[in-house]
Amino acid sequence: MDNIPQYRKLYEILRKHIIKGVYVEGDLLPSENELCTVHNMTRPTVRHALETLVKDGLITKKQGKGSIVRKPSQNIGILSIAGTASAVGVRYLKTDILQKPVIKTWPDNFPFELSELEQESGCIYMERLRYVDEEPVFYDINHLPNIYLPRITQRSFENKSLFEILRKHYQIEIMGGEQQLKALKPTVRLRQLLHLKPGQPVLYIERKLHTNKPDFNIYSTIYFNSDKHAIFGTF
Amino acid sequence: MDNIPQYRKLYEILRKHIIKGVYVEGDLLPSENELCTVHNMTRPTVRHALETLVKDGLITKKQGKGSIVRKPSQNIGILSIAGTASAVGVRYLKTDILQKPVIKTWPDNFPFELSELEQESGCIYMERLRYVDEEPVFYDINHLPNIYLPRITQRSFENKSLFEILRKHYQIEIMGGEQQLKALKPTVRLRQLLHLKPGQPVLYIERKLHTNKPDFNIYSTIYFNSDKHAIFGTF
DNA sequence: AAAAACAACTTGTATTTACAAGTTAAAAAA
DNA sequence: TTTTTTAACTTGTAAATACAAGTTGTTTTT
Repeated sequence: MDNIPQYRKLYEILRKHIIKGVYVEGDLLPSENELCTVHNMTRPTVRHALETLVKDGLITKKQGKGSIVRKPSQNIGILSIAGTASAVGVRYLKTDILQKPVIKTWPDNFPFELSELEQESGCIYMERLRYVDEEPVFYDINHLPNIYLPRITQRSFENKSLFEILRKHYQIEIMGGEQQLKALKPTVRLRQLLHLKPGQPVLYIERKLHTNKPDFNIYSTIYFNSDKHAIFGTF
Repeated sequence: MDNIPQYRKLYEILRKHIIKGVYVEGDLLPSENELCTVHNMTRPTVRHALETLVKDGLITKKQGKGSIVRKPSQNIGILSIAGTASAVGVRYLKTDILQKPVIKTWPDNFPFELSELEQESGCIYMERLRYVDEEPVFYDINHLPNIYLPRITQRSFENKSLFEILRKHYQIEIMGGEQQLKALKPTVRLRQLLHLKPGQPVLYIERKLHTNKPDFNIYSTIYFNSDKHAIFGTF
């Protein structure tokens, strides 16, 4: 029917249930065999879905016991694959678009290597400022190759997740990525944007996100105010 | 024979080969079917091993192509599971023990919840300063529960990986973990220890590492000089 | 010579089956 | 009543098999 593998469907279902609170911290998910019968799949398939949830840090597994739902992170889990907005959980997250998507040439000294296709397609550039509980927390600069994305510069991004727009309108899924983290002394502009206190440093993240489309990677530079929040990750 | 699962053995073999340079960046690993015949396992087992290598960021896979060995990170991959020393790769890494392992009570305001067994066992405390290319880069504070570890306070840790000692002498394996990251303004002591330039912030990492022994977690607080290096991670 | 088709690889997904090992609660024995 | 044993769960590891789908180089056709 669909093109989406079965294990991925089950993953999406369970993920939604956990985030929406159908299960709460400490709850056991239905056993693997139950999930098999309910969703009409075999155990390896179910286990594949559960492994993905473990990788996301949404559950832990214990032999003999079951799959235990973890407490939603108090922090901001942008180390996980899901991307920024969806990983924050229930906390209120507002987004300001500082620079609407525009088509540019790739900057000189771009910190990542680009494929030929990416290089010759030019890039789409945008800047966002994201708030948690009305306080600015993320400032991010995004570069994406100008392929597969008709009319994206006309779209409204206000308070919408970039990743959700890519998925819904362009069938682009994030499959993984790599990143570097540093602590930096902020520039004057960053201090203003993120409402940084005097002397407060900024957490700098440089990410490359791989997608299901070959030669389509998302490059993000993130400046993070770690005064009240932290970056969280499991491994 | 052993207690170690087959997929883990293959993982260790391939991991060693990649780190030692048997394969270099861009090389293809033997195909899954080849690995099957060579190591006398079935494909699901081989694939399990390869998945673990992907999770570590040592290889990427491409359908129709094969398993591609990634370039050893120029940075310091302590986001990966392998622990600090083994993830740095070939770069020279020296370790100073600032505080030899001693038995203490758990500190008040310990940032993690402890199980009863951990709580009542007391903790082993140690501090290290680690150098890359003769420059101090990590300062880390470690707390481990005082179980399974006979005579550990008598051991020499100079230039040895804590994780290797735990594995070789106590059969303790790191199975995963969680962590938080922040950018902090360093204290005077940190500035001295890490040779921080004026105004240079420090990357702060708080980690809980799960092991194969129940109720045995390693708690580390790391201060990282991100002036010349960065923390690297895949997901 | 260039383009299209094909064959021989590769990894991705999925089923079925089996047993090992850890957990828990009920049943049996002391 | 307390302790021990057992049975019925749970997840972990592993084999054998099948087909789908992406990649690559060769062969065939145009």
